[in-house]
Amino acid sequence: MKKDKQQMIIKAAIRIFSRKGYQYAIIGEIAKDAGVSKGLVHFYFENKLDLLLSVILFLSKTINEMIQQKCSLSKDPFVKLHMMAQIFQDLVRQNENLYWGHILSERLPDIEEIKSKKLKKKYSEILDETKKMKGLFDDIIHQGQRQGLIDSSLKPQMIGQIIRGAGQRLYADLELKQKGNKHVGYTEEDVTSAIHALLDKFRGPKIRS
Amino acid sequence: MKKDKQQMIIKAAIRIFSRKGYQYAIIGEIAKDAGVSKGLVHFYFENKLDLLLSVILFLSKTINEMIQQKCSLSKDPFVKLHMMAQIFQDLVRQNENLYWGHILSERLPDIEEIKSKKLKKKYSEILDETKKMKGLFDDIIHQGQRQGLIDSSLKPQMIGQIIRGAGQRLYADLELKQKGNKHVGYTEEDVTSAIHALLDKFRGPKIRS
Amino acid sequence: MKKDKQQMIIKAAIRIFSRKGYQYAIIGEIAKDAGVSKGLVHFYFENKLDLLLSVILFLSKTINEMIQQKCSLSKDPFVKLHMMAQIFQDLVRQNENLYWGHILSERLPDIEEIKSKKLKKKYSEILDETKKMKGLFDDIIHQGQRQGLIDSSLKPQMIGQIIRGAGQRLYADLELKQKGNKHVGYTEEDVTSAIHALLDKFRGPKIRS
Amino acid sequence: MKKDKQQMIIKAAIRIFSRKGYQYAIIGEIAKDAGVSKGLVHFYFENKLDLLLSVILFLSKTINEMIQQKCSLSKDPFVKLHMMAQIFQDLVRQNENLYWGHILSERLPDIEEIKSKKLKKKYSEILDETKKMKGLFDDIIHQGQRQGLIDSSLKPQMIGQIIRGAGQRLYADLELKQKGNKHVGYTEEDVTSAIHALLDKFRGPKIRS
DNA sequence: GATGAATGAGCTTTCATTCAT
DNA sequence: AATGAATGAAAGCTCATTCAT
Repeated sequence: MKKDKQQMIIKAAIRIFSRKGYQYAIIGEIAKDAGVSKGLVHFYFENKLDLLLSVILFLSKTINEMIQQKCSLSKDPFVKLHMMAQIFQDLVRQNENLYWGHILSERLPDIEEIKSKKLKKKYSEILDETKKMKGLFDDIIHQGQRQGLIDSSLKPQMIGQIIRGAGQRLYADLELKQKGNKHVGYTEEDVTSAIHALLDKFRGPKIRS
Repeated sequence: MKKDKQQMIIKAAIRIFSRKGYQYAIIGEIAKDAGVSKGLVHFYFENKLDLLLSVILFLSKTINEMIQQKCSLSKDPFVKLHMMAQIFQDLVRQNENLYWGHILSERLPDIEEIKSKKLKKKYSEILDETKKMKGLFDDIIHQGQRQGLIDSSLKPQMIGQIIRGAGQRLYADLELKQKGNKHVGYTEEDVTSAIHALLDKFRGPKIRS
Repeated sequence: MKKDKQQMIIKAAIRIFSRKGYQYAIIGEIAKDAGVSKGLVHFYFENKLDLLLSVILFLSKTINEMIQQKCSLSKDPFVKLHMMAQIFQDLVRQNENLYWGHILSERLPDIEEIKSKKLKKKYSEILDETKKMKGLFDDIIHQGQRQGLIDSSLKPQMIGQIIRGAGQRLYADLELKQKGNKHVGYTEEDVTSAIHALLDKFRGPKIRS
Repeated sequence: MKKDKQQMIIKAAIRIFSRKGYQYAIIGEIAKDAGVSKGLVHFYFENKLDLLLSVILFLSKTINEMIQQKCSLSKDPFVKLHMMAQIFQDLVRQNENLYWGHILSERLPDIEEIKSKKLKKKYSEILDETKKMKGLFDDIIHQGQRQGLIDSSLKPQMIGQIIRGAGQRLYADLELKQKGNKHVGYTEEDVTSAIHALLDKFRGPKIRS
């Protein structure tokens, strides 16, 4: 119950940051959205940057946990990759169909510019989670490559970047559509099948029976 | 001669917007970088948003012109796609190795919120250029699909999004590397070959002789 | 036992007020220093000003009591003045070598601006104690002047001000030295002898045998 | 003409800082008092602390310049000391009878806590001026001691502290009186003669003919 | 055209104070 | 009596924008 409001602030921040971007987000609006006072936001978070870092850390951890859980269920790297795509979709749905992916790519200040110890620590935790997430991808891909199931002509991290980059772009524009942009000529189903089709492009020479 | 300083401001804005993002960019810094006064920026541009729109329009037009020029040189859709990839790389090099791609994906306000007629016009010109760019991609892909040279299982615009999304991600992280981020484990050459490899994934059943 | 925590808050407030000044002192820090919660401070004291007034009243009363005790031991006005100088030194030593003199010269709001009856009363008690302290000085000096032992060319209150002002300055800079300021070129012993020398300057024409 | 407003802000800050103390002073009020906007204060001064440091530096320099000018007019150390006392009185009168002495004894943060280079420099300039002021006093006293005109039983800096401390106290309480405090039982003339009497206490064995 | 001093709306942040427990 | 989460007024500060020169 005690951590309740802190979580509510994080959730509200995810909503507002997603919608407007960090810089345009106003603390007062986040507070109102969370149903608490401006002051309480600063009671739980040193400053606006702390709130952003906390949100990013929360999202990164959530994603990594989900990936680890889901991916332990299968040994086929392709099943795993497909599951990961599923996870991102689920998260979008969980967060009121907002694409929170933008938040993860908000520009952060250089770590040297951060004075507070607490924030420095949070910052490096984020870097750890990011590395971990890339590692989870790379491991799956690398393993698949060794088994001959995934195309070995590209470094694992390149394949990971391609998949994540494509996914990010597809979801981001899908959100534009929901906002009323008429020039996005595809649906959520199109995205799903496009991602799955993309994954299949990277199948290696050996085909699982 | 008269338009000289206006162009210098645009160029400076590209640099600063690329480096810090629109929201963090400060007019005074752009002015200093351009070697002019803050006042002059507002003499040429109604406000900060006008400057952003002008930059986006400039970049979009430049890219589209380059695409049209280069792509008329060949009839093979794959040669065209590879040329387009080359164009992006050239533009990055031209702009002091800054990845200006971020600027094109800055969040813009809804067009209804814009009051000024001039800005409204500029805004819709941008939409036109964006549509045009997507169209140039889609046409090439669509044409390739009809010729059986490109995979027909995905809508042209999906393939376009995938390619552009992957490219964006690859370049963006490459820039991080130049800023000193040690966790980016690939080089400019890796990006080039990854993009070309990705393009080849979309080859259709029929192989050009 | 009941008044225990209240006293601990007062003591903590003396420490923090001395170190940082009233305006910079933060209730939370005083509470922490006293080992109680922020809420308890407001349980015992109406507000921050009440705390300051309580501290000032406590210090004034303590000083006046000490002066009255010590000064009844001798009849020689010079012995009394020297004893008073000793009292200030002792109080500095008692309070962890912090010069609490600053607290007594904190700016207070005009009494008309104070609404609370309780605070108004406390305020006037302080004025009483201040008047009393000045009176104790003045009486000693005045008495000495009548006996021809102290220089009569200055009003008693002027002499008192000079002595207190000099003492305050000497102690204040001594504290700066303890904080690391290298430009304070004298020691605690120098202060003691300077004050005693100053007192002797005010000897009158008649010398006690 | 250009530096006009900056000076007006400094003057206004002296007024407000004198009256309320630094912490209670509100930038907006200083701006209004100076007849400019809040923003202009921050245009000329990095932040509130910069404004305080600038005010202190201005006052210190002004005082030192006046001391140097006046004191070159005579060779008698007593004449010099009396002139210095006169300077302080003049300054009080020049500044609308406000005793700005409080400003010089505002608590400043430790220099290590100041990040900005510009402020660090200003800070050390202040320390220089302070040292210089003490030096001007000490030199006069020391010279007088060597000539046998001033009491040699105390270190020069102790005598300086006593004189300055006494003067500060006398003026500070005089200001209280102007504010309506009835318990200050002396006048401006009393202060003048008290200071001059104090100075005479420190005459040495040799009397100038 | 060009400058930069000047403005002020709007934001973040602080912290005394309150109050449910 | 005691706690500390919660509040919100009040302040500092930023920076796009204006305007006299």
